[in-house]
Amino acid sequence: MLDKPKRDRRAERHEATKAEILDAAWAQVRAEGLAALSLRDLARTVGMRAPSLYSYFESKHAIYDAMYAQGTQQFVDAQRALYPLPDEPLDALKAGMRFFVEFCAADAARYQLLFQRTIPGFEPSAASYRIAEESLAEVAELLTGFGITDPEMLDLFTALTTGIADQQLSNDPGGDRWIRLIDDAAEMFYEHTTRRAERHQLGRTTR
Amino acid sequence: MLDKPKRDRRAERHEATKAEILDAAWAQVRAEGLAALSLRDLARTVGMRAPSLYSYFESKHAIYDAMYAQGTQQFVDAQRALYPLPDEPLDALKAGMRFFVEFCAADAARYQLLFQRTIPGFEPSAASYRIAEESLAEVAELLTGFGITDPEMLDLFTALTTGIADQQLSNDPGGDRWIRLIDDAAEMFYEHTTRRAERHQLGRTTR
DNA sequence: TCGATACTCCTAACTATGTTAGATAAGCCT
DNA sequence: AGGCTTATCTAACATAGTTAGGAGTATCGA
Repeated sequence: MLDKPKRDRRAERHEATKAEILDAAWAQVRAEGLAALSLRDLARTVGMRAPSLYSYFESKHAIYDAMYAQGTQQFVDAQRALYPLPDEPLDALKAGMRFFVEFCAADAARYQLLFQRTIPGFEPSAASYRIAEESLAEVAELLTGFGITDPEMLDLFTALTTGIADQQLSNDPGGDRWIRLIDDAAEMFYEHTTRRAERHQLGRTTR
Repeated sequence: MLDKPKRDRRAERHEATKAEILDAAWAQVRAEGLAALSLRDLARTVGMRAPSLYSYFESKHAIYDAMYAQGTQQFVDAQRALYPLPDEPLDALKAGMRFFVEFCAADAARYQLLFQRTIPGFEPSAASYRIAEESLAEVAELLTGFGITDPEMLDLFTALTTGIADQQLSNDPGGDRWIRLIDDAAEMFYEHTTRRAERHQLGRTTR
């Protein structure tokens, strides 16, 4: 069996070190808070000095951006793993909300990075951001599949879902005070949208 | 007419300077972002050097804390100005939600300081925090007045309301894409809770 | 195998940050 | 006038992200 060219070897090693740095960054961020990421500390935990990190990432923000990309990828993967969804629209809605809230609650630092734009100068790169947008589009399609086509209802759904996640993380981290409300919230939303759709249907036929 | 004792004069002047510093801090924070508050810049805009600020606030966090206290006070005052509320529970709900969301949307930096705990080491002092808690208790009383007594429904209401505010600020700052949904959201919540209360009532009487 | 090249990591240093220590000058009180 | 308080300053410290430039090591072409 032939060995790979050494160029590739080096490239692989480079990528491996990048991954190691990112793992250490996640650990630090989970322990100390998202904004408390220190390049010197980070470098030390992977056996380097701070300037050496610049061989792998061109700035601290680039590290955040790579973490953002990882986070959205995890989100997309977990989202895909949801399928096939229950046939019953209401059950599918519940599953979707529960997935989102539990994904957020599982890692507060990740939630802050992905969904609260809280790092002073940081904005995700266009490439990273596109993944996130596609993911939201998938949610929209999901709702459309249930006959919920009004874009305002999509906005209301995202508000309700992120609101639950937000309150859960802010006011009961590690607990389930708002997670318990998910089924009820889904029912509330579902009944509302179906009623609303019926009303609009009637309004249209009688006009 | 007698002049005030000079001691008081000095104390007044001290408070006036504190207020001036806080005003400048708000301006800077609104322009550059909450986390971008720089003591040197702040000092310069009030005609001082950075260390002089320490005669007025014992740390940067103390400045944030004073701003937090001001923010919650503004919230409480604005909340009081809502009364008397409409008699119709649904209308009152709408007014309450609209008030909260518009208060948040009016000042993104203030929203971040009060409702998203985003500054690395900052937690509001006990004194400041108590005001905020009392304010939430007032919302709870409001709902109780409408016959919404279930604490879970209060949690659901806060999730829905903060969710709308959060989405509005994150995804359409300066616009009204989620603000437009407030009435609809209030109706959804109101119908849901009243239905739920009826169901529970029935459950109890038939048992 | 040798010299050139590329790569990785280092130390030193720059700028900016929040913060502390200590000095200076102005105003107040006795 | 002399002592006390207050407000403000400069100088300096620790820590942050970042840049410059060098040392050592592996890789590659001849």
